[in-house]
This record gives sequence, C-alpha cells and structure tokens, in this order.
Amino acid sequence: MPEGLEAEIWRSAAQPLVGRRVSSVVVDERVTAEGIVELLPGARIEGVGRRGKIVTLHLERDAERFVVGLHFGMTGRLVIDGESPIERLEYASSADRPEWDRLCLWTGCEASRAVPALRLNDPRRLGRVSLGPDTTALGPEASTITANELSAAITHRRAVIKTVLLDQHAVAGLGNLCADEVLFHAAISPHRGADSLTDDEVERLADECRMQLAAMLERGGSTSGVLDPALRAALGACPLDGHPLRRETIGGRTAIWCSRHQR
DNA sequence: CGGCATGTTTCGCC
DNA sequence: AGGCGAAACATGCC
Repeated sequence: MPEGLEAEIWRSAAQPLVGRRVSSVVVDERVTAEGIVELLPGARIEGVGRRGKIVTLHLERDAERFVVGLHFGMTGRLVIDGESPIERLEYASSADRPEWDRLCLWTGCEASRAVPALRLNDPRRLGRVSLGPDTTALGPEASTITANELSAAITHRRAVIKTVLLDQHAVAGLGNLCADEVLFHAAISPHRGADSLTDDEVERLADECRMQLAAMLERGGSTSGVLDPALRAALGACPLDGHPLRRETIGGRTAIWCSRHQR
C-alpha cells in the first residue's frame, strides 16, 4: 500500500491529533528507534506532516522539540482514533491483528482509553518508527516536482529511469506502482537510461508526476491508476493502444509497461 | 510448497 | 568516494 500518496492520506487523516498531548505509548522495540518510548509520554503534538513516504509527528515536551517518523514498509497502515482511512489493502493482509501493532499512542482527549489515537499496524514488519528522520536527504517531492528539479535529480544518473524514480534520494514519494504509472503516461520506457532523456521527455515526465499523482490521490491512492493491480496481474492489453503489456524485473522490482507507446 | 508482494538497507564490485 | 545491482530483511497470501 504505502507510497507517498498513502502517506499523504494518512497525514491528512491524522490532523485531528494536532494539539493533543500524548498520555501513553506502546511500541514494538524491534522496529522503533531508541528513546522514543521515554520521549513521547507528556509530549504535545504540534503538527503532523509528510515528506516522501514518511509521515512526521512534530512534538514538543518541556520546550524541547523533536520529530518522530512513521515509515510503512510494504504493508504498514495507520489507524487514527480507530478509523482506518485506507481499508482496501493490496499485496497485504486485509486482517488487522493486535500482534501486528508496531506503535500505539494514546492521548488524553479521547472518550475511551481503549482506542489508541494513533496506531501503526504492519504485518510484515518492514516499517519503522524513527526519531528525527533525515528528510533533507530526500529528493524533491514527486507530487510537486518541476522539470528543472527533475532534470537536476536524474540527468547525471546512469541507471535506468525506473530505478532512479524509485530512489528516494533522487525523487521522493514514488513507489513501484506510481513509477510505472507516470512512465506509462509520459510514454517513456522504464529501460531508458536516466541520463538519456531529452529536455522534452524530462518535462513530460515532471508534468505527468504532478498530474497523475493528483488524479490518483483524488481517486484514493496508488492503486487507482490506469495500471491498477488487476491489470498488472492480468497483464492484459495496453489501455492506450491495445498492445500486449509487458512484465519485467527492473532494478529488482516488477515493471509493467507498454513497449509500443513507451519508448 | 513455491513464488510473489505498494520498501529500504546492506554488501560487494567496480 | 560514490554509484550500481543483487541480496537480505519479514511475513502473509494465492
């Protein structure tokens, strides 16, 4: 599930937490950074943000400010006040078992203490809870990226474009599905060397990042693209020109693309 | 049982 | 030094 779009949905859903004070915390220490359990209780949530695929909790306690980063891995999900903004799960369990909780955070405000204000549930345990995540190491946001920013991020890279788009240090927020989706709409083959793109192609790709991500966010997330999970699995005809879609492993990830219109 | 999965980190090789 | 690709991580599901 979790690409930048899902992180954005969760960031938005978590806004009601702003202004509340953390009363208690339970963590799975195998995925949680040292010190967080001690730091959180008594802290006030000053804001909830997002950078790339990371949701950031901005906290203050005793005039000290710190940031907790929520990383979702492949299967992590966020539940706010018992409400799950994203119910539909792809490539993950649809169950929600307590033993998969990695972070439970209660605030003083809710009516029932039984329901955590924030809960990070992750069956596969590839997610993380970090302290002071280094968001400066991330590339520009894919959802707002300009042609100039994209050019600076990729034109000196020799790896294929699909791989570079997935590198969060180059561009932040794109996951496997969204990377395939923007390449599909920009009509660029995932095999192209990043440094081989023309200025026109870079501009097209930046435009499609902004347009397609906005459209997919409106439709509910990274599974709502033209290359949705059903079409990826069925490997049917290209919705644009009818040519059979191709499935290949590129940079260790499954790429779905149309070899006719993506050049 | 084998294989696959929306992600990130680590290791070895240039 | 730093970019690159493959492997590792961890676990559920088809």
